[in-house]
Amino acid sequence: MVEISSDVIRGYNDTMILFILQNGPSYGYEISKQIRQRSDGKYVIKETTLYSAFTRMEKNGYIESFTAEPAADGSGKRRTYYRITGQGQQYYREKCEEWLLTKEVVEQFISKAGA
Amino acid sequence: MVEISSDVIRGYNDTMILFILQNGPSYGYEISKQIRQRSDGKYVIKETTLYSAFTRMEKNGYIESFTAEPAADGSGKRRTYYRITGQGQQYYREKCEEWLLTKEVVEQFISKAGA
DNA sequence: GACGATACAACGACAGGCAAAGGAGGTGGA
DNA sequence: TCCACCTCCTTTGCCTGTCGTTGTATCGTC
Repeated sequence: MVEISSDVIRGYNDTMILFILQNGPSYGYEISKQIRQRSDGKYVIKETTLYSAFTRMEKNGYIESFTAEPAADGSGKRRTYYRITGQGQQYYREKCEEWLLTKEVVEQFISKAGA
Repeated sequence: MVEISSDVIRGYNDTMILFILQNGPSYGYEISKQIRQRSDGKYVIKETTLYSAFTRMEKNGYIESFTAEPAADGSGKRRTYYRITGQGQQYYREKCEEWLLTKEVVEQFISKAGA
């Protein structure tokens, strides 16, 4: 079973989180589920990684947090939501460009399976 | 100017080095030049990164080193050459598989420029 | 003999990922 | 009612790969 190494993903966790946040504010647990689903179960972000990414990105101004109380009907729990900022959008775009370049470079050194 | 971040490449420097070594033994300076050329100048590996990768990979059994004295005609200098091992081949193959998987995952979170 | 290119190495700092652990509220079933 | 399990978040401290800095030495050539 091939697993995704943390080294590869390193630096792209932030990008994935920002991607999710482009569909509107969300919170830790939900984001983690979305990453799992969107990657077809191939990648499950660790909780500590996720929350330390929040801290880092908020400090860098890429995201903003706000607290949402439980709904009036009592459903749900108190949560910390995150919203992407303009800087976050910018950063995301840069990471996308960077990814394209990186991919190009790395693939010069990869031989396809079966070759 | 988009630059390749060390975070992205992290863990794939080894792979690139092993790729080069598949064409036969080589040494630091030469490998570094080949990486630069093959990536079309887009990626230049840092010397310290390169040599610490050698140490690590030799310890892990992925490469073997040997010293070559200057040629009899006096051309060239004393160098430490590296040769890929069977384990190194195996490791390289695994990294290639891993790369394909990782690429698939990351691209689920990347929006193409211009979109 | 000065200068740039070649060739290697030790050291320490840094950042991101993660294991381990803890804790509290919510939900559903036996 | 009680228990298990899910939701939701946080702290601490370690590990690993990268890289800035610095140092050393040889080679070619002008």
